[in-house]
Amino acid sequence: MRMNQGVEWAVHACLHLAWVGPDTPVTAARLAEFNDLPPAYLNKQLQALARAGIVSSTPGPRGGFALARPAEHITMLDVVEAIEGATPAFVCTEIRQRGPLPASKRSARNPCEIASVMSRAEAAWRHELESETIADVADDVASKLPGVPQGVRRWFNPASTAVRVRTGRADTA
Amino acid sequence: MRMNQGVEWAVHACLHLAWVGPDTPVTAARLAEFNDLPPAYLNKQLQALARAGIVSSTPGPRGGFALARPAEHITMLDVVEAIEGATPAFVCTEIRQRGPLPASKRSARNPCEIASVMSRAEAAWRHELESETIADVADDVASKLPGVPQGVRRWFNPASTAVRVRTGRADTA
DNA sequence: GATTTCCTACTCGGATACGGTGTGTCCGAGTGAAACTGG
DNA sequence: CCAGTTTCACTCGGACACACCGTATCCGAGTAGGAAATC
Repeated sequence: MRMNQGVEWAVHACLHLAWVGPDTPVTAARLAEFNDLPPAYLNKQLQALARAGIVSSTPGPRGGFALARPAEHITMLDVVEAIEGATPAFVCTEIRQRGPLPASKRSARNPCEIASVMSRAEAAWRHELESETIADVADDVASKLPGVPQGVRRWFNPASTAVRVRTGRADTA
Repeated sequence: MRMNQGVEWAVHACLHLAWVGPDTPVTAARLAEFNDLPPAYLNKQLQALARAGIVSSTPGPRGGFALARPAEHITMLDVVEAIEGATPAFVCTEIRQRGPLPASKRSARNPCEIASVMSRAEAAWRHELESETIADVADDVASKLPGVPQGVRRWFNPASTAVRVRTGRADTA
């Protein structure tokens, strides 16, 4: 019942990509460097995000990853399911239908009560994750630590920093 | 992010023990037979329940397991945590404090927003499991399939069935 | 016949193997940009 | 100077090992009950 390490990395990566913006792809290696993570393994997680349609990947030089849609439309649940898979944590194997006193076919039409409880609990969990988007998290961070978004943007895009920031064109927006 | 198989078995076992009653211990082998499960492995799960104080174990002949307290005071969360452990699924490794642009010490005083969201989701999950007791589940089953509790009781305690039921003393209560 | 002792069978409990999944790494296919060449 | 071509470095993508935890099993410690021996 432990969540994959990759989920944490993936969410952080999404946050960074949200701040960098959709127009400048960021390589997996650079994302990994920012958090001191194994590059190849983070790349694996990013591939999962790409398969899920959360990020878009562009190969070749000047390639990398970028958010495939606005951060407001990416929920935490989307990211978690992209990495973990959508299979529920509790799987009912219907052991009540086995053994010397099995539940009758008619009884088995009703869902197993235990599975129902577990399903309700997971639904509550999913609901909570679904109600929070990457944009929400990004805003929360920005409100508490206003310097972070610009700092991240600058680090990931030094060229644009040199140009845009000195000309005061975009970053202050 | 998959829950242990043993959780399902443990909950079923608790249900059976609740129906059998606290006075007649049931062996792990017999509980396993009822659902066609590997006896030794179910025994392991029951040991975990015993360590958590959910069931009481008595060794020796005529020994076995029984609920240590009324089913109304055993929540689903108790059983899940007894098997799975109480460590949360998501563990924040604070990668934001690593890398070339680490979060400052002052920033780190605020909890990581990602961890907060995950924590809220797990709290909702736990709350849902905490609000449902073994007695609740047992009642739900009994209301939909009234014959089940007595059937289970009889199968696990044929001696008392021969005596008590024929004399009509306890089982109809 | 009652009591004490011993023994045996039975139960849980923890220590011990095995397999699957998460973790981590590597190299190849594809691509875009830059450099070079010829007009 | 400009257009076309070639080369090349760079990126993702999937295939390949390693390790840890869940799964499954076994045997030993402890106990209660009964049988046997004794008074």
